[in-house]
Amino acid sequence: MVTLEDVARQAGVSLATASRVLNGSTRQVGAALRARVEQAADELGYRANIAAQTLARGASNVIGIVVHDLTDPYFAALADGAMRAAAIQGLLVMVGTTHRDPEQEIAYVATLNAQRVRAVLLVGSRVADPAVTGRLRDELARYRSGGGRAACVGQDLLGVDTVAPANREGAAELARALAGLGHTRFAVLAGPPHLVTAADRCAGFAGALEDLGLPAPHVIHGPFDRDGGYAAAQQVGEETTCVFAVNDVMAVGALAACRERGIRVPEDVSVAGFDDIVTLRDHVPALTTVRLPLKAMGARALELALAETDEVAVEQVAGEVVLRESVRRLG
Amino acid sequence: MVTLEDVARQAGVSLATASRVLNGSTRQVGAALRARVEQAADELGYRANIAAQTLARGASNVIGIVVHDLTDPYFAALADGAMRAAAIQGLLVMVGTTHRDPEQEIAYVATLNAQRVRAVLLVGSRVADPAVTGRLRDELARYRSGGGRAACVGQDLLGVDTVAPANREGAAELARALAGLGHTRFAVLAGPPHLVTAADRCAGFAGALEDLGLPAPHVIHGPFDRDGGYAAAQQVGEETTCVFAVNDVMAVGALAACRERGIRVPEDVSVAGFDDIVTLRDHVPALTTVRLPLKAMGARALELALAETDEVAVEQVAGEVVLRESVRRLG
DNA sequence: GCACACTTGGAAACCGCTTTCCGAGGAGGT
DNA sequence: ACCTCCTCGGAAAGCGGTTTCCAAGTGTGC
Repeated sequence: MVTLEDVARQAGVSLATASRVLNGSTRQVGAALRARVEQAADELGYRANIAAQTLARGASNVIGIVVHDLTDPYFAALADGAMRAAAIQGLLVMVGTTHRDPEQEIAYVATLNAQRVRAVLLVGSRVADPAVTGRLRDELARYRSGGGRAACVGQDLLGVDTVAPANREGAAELARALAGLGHTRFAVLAGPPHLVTAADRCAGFAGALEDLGLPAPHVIHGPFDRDGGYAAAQQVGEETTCVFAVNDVMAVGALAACRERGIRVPEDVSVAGFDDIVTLRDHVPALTTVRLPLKAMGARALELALAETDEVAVEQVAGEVVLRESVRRLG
Repeated sequence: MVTLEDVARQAGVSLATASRVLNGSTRQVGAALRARVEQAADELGYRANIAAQTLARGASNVIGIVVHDLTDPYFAALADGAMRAAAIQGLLVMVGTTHRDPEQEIAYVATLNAQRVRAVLLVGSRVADPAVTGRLRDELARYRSGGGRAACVGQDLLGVDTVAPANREGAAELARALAGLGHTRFAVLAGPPHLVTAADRCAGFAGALEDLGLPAPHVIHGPFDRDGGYAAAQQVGEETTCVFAVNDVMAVGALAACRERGIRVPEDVSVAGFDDIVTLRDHVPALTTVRLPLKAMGARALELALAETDEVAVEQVAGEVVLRESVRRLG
């Protein structure tokens, strides 16, 4: 491995000069020496050792992103948004996937802390377990006390900058829109009770129905993914005219279940999701949902994390109800 | 930031002992001292500085994965496979996205080299430009000469371990299957001519048709993504009975174009893709395609990269034709 | 032509950790 | 009881850079 010292020797200059030429220093180096150093570096194929730089500078140019599952397009979009924003700033990205294990999430924060990454982004729903959340907060506090910056996409439960999708409001808005189409008998494919995102959406939906004086929806719990939606859809009763799956991926599973059982959507039952996943735009029938600007949210989270403010910022992001083929007006 | 020295002082031991206790050393440390060190580390909230460890050890526990686009489920699946395999080995993952810019790919290899990552995975099609490929090879060679390991998912053009999908053969197999259904007038939504994956699939398909004595397909070039498929589909002529899009995402775009123009699939035209993207399994109509075990390929690439052999391994991965609703038997 | 500030190159300390090399103490063999 | 071998703790030399501090060289104002 070629080191800076090799380059300096080859160029006949000191280590300091070589360092100043090759890695942006505030100090100037004369044109002649500069050229010699650059040529030597090029000839030798020098690549700076970032570990050494990080150690010497006391700061790295890496950020960490922790998501639940990269193959879930929801997280892919969020991560992509954040990664593009990072690339613009010349930051490298370390990605960790937890596969929905909160312990993994805590472990990742510790690891990224050890890496002394510049910022950590925690992307995804919090869980309702105060003990787990507390430990995560502790780990984050430790990281931040060492100068680390952090932000979260999800619920404001960690005491860090947060981009918070308006899950309750979005779901409530959706409920009102669906009720406006004449639906009164609802089922909610609610995901796991301990997932705050899922619970908020479910509660927002149910709350709006109550405000409208409509009967409470039939709430069916299950996993937060496609198969969870598929399974939960099996339990939807005959009388239901409209099903709300708390995310698009579950809604797709529900649609598949309907198709297999010969239930037509939207003729026999209306189905709506949440998120407006871009890769689902060609789904048949087109899915009614609540649009969230995922890429922008990811990018915004990175901005917040990197911002030099010391007060904690929490930004609500509104969802927009998008009515498409998968729902119909009743009667 | 609390350092190992702080811990050692607090525990009343030397730096060496503290290091041996906290970071897996081969050497034993007595139970009494070990306990003191662990307690001190815990009290102080010590987190090792990985940059320093990497520098001292001369090896990091990070790997780099370079993909074109994380929001493309093809890459998400490959990356996820590799990341799971990495997690099992206790490796962290740095992900870079090139957005299909080969220069970015080269730049990432340089950066990951600077990071002294343990291995680099290059995921995605090569381009047909020998100059670009040459520069990438050079950069990889430099990295490897410094002890770095590398592997590629795609074509064997880089002189590193490669997991190579059998694009030609898979496409040929698909062509034979479609011809077996009675189709004779084909169009190929071929993607960009310079993308080797796209070109191979197109060539394999056309070659098989020729072998069967069938007329050459109508080849339509365009971008390698959903919108590319959508646009290319507009140029498919009336006489075509079967369209092969060189990847699933393009096929989905083509299906969307058909739907909008009132062309029924498969009644009016059959459509097939390539890859068998899992998240498309609920698409209507279900897509005929060539299945590639993407997650396994990603995991395998990591294994190859990490393997201690010095000979270059190239593994072909066969695709499996899966006939689904989007094609029909003719006549 | 001289004092002065300013620029530029180099020596060396330091970033936080690993690991080699020593030395001391204890166990085991005879 | 003596010698050897082994175990375990500590001092110190790196790992590859950055940056501070000096010193020498350069140009300017009078």
